[in-house]
Amino acid sequence: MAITIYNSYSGEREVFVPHDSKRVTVYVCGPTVYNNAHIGNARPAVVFDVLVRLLRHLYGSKHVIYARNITDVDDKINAAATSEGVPISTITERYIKIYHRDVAALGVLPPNFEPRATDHIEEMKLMIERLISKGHAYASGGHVLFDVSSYPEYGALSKCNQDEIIAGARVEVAPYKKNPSDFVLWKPSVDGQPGWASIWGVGRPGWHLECSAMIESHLGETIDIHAGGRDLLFPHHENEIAQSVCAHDGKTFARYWMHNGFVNIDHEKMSKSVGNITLVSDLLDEAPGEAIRYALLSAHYRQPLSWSSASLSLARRNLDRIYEALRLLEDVRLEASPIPAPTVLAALEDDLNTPKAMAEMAALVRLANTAQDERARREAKSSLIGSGALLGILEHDPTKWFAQGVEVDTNEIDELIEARNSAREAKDYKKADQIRDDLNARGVVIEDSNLGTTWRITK
RNA sequence: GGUCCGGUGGCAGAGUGGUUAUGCAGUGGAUUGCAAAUCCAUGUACGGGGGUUCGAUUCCCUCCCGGACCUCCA
Repeated sequence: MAITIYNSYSGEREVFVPHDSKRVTVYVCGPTVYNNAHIGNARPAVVFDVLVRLLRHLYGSKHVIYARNITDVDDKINAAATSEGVPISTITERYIKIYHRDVAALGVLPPNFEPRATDHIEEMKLMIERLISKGHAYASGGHVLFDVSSYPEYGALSKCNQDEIIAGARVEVAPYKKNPSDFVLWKPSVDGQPGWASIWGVGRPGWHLECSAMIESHLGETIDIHAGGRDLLFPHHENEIAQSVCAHDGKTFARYWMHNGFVNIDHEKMSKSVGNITLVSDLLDEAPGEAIRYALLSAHYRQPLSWSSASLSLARRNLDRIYEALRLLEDVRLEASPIPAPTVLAALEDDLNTPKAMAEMAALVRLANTAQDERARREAKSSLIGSGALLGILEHDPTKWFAQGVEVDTNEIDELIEARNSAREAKDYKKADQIRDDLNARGVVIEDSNLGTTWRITK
C-alpha cells in the first residue's frame, strides 16, 4: 500500500512515489523565533511529525531525511531585540530553547537537520549571484530583487496569475522594483540592524531565500515533500519555487506540497488583537503533552482545527480510554516489537487521515477490551502500541499516565485501597465506601477489576 | 475585486452515488455489595433551491453563510 498525498501544487490527491526510496527527503518550514510557541506553531510540528513517522515506518528510518528550519534573522526578531536592547541572538536563543522544549513535550521527534538562516548566509549570497548571472535577479538601490517576469511559471502554486496578484495588491510598490511582484532577495541593513557584508553592501537576506538555500545544501536541488502552514503558500512558497527553479535551470524544486490548516480558538481566528494567543507552555500546565498532541491530530491536517478547553479535555478523555485498555493488558508481555494495525496504517497512508486513524484506535480498544485468550490480548497490545507509535502517542506506562498531573502520595493511596479492600472483605461497606468517597473527593477514582483495584486521577 | 477551502446528528469530527464512521455526552440493559471501568443496544445528521441519476449528504449549477491568502510582513 502506498501513501496518498493531497498535493497543493496540483490541487489533487496523488500517490506518493519518492524520487529515491532509499533517500526520501522532507522539508518543513519551522518557526521564526521571536516569541513563545503557540498552538498554531505546534500544529505543523505535530502533523508533519506523524508524516515523518509514517515515512520512516514505510521506507526505513535510515532512508528518510527530514529537515525543519529555524528562521533566526527577521525584522520581528530585530524589533524584539531592539526593544530589549540585546543582540538578536539573545532573542533567538531564548525562543529556540522554548520551542524545543514545548515541541518535545508534544512528542515531536527532532528532525535530522534543523538549519538556521544565520548559518547559511554564504549559501544565500551564492544563490543570489547565480540568479543574477542567469538573468533572474537584479540589484537596485542596495536591494537585490527577484525578477518575476523572468519566470513565467510564477503563480503556479497559489493559482494566481500575475495580473490578478497585481490587481489585488494593497501595498504601495517600492520605487526600486521593476515589477510590483518582484520580491527581495537581499536588503540593506541600516541603523545597527543586523547585517552581513556582501558585494551589494551590508545587508541581510530576504525571508524566502533561506529555505531555498538550506534545502539545496542539506537535501539537494529537488526534494520529495515540502510542507508548512497554509499561510505560507503565498508568497513564501511561491517565491521559494521561483528562486530554486531558476537557480537550478528549471529543475523541479519540490515534488509534493503539503499545507496544514489553521488553529482557531473557540471558532475565532487566533490573533494578537483578539488576545487569544494560546501558548503551548500554558496548555502544558493544563494537560499532558500527549493529550495536546491527540487534540491536534483529532482533525484532518488540512481542515481548520477549532481549539477549546472542551476539545482538549475530550482528547484527554479519549486518550484515557486507550490507556485504560493498555492497563488492562499490563500483564501481557510482548515477545516481538509492536506492529501497527493495518487499519490505522491505511488511514494514515490516506493523506494522513488522523481522525480516521483515531476511529480505528477506538476499534482496537474495543478489540482489546473484549479479547478472551492470551493470543488475542497479545495481538491487541501489539496493535495498540505499534499504532500509537505511528501517531506518537501511548508512549507512557499506563499506571504512570493515570497518576500524573496531580500531587498525590501514591503510597498513601495504596494503603487506603488496601484498607478499603479489607473492609469490603469484612462486608463493612460503609467504611469501604467512605474511603472511596474520600479518595474521589481528592480526584482519585477507584476501579475494581479481576486484576485487582486500580486508580486514576481525574481532573 | 481575485484565488482557494469549508458548511455533517447535543458537541467534536471522518467518509461515501444505494449498506453502522468514530469518540464524547444522553438513554436502556449486562456486570458490580454499591460505584467506577468495561461490554451490549440505542438516535428521521449531512446549509437552501434546482439539476443529472433507478437512487445524492456524496456529482453539476445556483444561492446563502463562514474562513484563509492576495508581497517585502515572516
